[in-house]
Amino acid sequence: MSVVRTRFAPSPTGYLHIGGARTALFSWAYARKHGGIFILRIEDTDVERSTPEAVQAILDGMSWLQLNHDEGPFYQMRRMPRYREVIQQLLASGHAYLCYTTPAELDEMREAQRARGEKPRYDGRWRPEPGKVLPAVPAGVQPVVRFKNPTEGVVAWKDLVKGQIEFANAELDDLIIARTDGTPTYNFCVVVDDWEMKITHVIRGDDHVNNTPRQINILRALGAQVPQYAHLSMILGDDGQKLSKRHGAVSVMQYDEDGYLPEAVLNYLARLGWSHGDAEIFSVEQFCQWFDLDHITPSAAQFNTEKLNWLNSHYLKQSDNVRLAGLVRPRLQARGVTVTETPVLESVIALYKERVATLNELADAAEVFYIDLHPDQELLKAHLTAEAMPALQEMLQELCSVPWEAPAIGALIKAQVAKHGLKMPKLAMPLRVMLVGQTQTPSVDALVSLFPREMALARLQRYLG
RNA sequence: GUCCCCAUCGUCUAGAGGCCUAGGACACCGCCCUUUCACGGCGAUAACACGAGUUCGAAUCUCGUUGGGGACGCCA
Repeated sequence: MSVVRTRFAPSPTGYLHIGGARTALFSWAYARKHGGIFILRIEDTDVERSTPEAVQAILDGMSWLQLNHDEGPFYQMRRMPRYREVIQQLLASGHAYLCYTTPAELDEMREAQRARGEKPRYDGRWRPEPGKVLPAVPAGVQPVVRFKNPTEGVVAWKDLVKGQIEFANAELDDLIIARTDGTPTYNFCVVVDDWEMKITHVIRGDDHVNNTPRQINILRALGAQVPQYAHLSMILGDDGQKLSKRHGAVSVMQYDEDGYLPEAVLNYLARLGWSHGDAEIFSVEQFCQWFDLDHITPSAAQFNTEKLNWLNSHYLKQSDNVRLAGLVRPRLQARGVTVTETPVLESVIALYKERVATLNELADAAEVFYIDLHPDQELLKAHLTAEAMPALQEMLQELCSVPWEAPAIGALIKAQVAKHGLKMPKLAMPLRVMLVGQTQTPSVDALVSLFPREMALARLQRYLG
């Protein structure tokens, strides 16, 4: 058994979207699982639409997810000489031929076919056959090269995800493998590359199912070994619609921006279309050990942000405070918030990471500790009641000398509650509002102790002094 | 239109003929915990698209219907 070699072959015409990321993840994991090689190949033969920015965006996305390749990135544009060589080889062996049909003629042909209710396809007018007289070569027309596809029989393969798939050769027309300017087309480059890069398992989106029989035919014409294919179904948006730019967060880097941890995104993506019994939460290492093609669902999957949120909050809770602080700090800086020595950001995070779903929510929670806070007037009015004022003012005095730690502060608050015959919220709520401008916070003693004493007193004195 | 693919709770899925009066997870609802809101714990509701067959027995196999998706480029 040869070494497993998989590849991820995006075309750099945009960012790495969530579907591409999952394809990359599965290809990568399959190689890891089998101790194989994962190759990154950039399919940039569409000069019009490919951009260096998109290449970078894909690289960035891959590296954020830590989907590291073992070979490449290979750029198809740099392999042009080799493609031309193989095209010549196919021409020489009679597996390909020149076609002088112009784009305008093709349009006309297809339109007529559609009008007749037929499948639009090249009619083979320049295809050489024994005894067939070809049209006269028109002057001034540069030819394309077409692959001479078999006309009879079927092309079949056992798809590792979808099972047996068959296409009648009669359904396939002679596709263009080189344009008038001599540049090779997608289906041809893929074949040459998969062949020469010795790809054993082609794992890709199922929008390529229709290309597969054509590619197999070319592979055969070349005398190349046909790899195994695994076609992954597509990922639908949260609304069940096809993923498109309208859905907003389609770039994986958007998830970074939105405050998701890469391990949460990876875990989520792994479970989208693949399963391992009841396992829901698992590490990348565990995933690589478990991953197989047998448990991939052949049907399309709808993206569910709520489940991603759940996973993200799980990983947030598990994460080290220092790491999280390193991720939250730049987010606060981006908002123009300067994170001071105190309150200690790591401590704020330790308290709040249990309650949020994203890093951005964590930043929201942390922000109020570092800004010049102006609580809402209505909130202040509602909670700084005449009933509570005496107790609050008394408490302010005692806070000047109480040992500065949550249990002592908590005891102090409880004592005041008892002494003044109040209910806990009567004191806790105004404290919350004065300290952070919110009524929903962690336990109030922990909240108070997060601040340096002087800072807490200052925030309280503005309303009690 | 033609070809190809798909079809289990709202969503992601388990399920490879009897283990299924269909399991897990997210979400939703309820209860508990509680110093507010969360977290956490417990519990409930909720699905095999439809119709024929094969079989002692079908969510699982076959065929058909319906519905959805994809492909039909000198794009990838």
